[in-house]
Amino acid sequence: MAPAKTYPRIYRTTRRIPRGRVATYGQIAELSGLAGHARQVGYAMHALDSETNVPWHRVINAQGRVSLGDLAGRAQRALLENEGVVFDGSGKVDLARFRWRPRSR
DNA sequence: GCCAGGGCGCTAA
DNA sequence: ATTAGCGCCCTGG
Repeated sequence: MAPAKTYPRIYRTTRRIPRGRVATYGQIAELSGLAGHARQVGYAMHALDSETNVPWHRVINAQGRVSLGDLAGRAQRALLENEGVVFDGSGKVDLARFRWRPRSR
């Protein structure tokens, strides 16, 4: 069957995330018209290559935590901190403050 | 903080 | 065709 058109939508939505802001997988899914299928978003991120223009590091899970392991996790964290996003002692982001809010501004 | 279970779409074997 | 696994999310103990 024809390939899914899911990834392009996800990438498009992800690119809209402003610098210094983060979004959750579920949020991206919803904005991409894939409400409830957050898993696809995570999978799409993994499918990206190094030349991508998609800010995958701005996408984190619903707990405000980076879903990756140690290595990639701290790399992502470093990228976000470089943009002004703050992590607490547990390596979590305060979503109430840094979560991207589209259309509500 | 941890683990278990169900649900959704896609990929690899 | 089927199975299993995933950068998930939610609920519950």
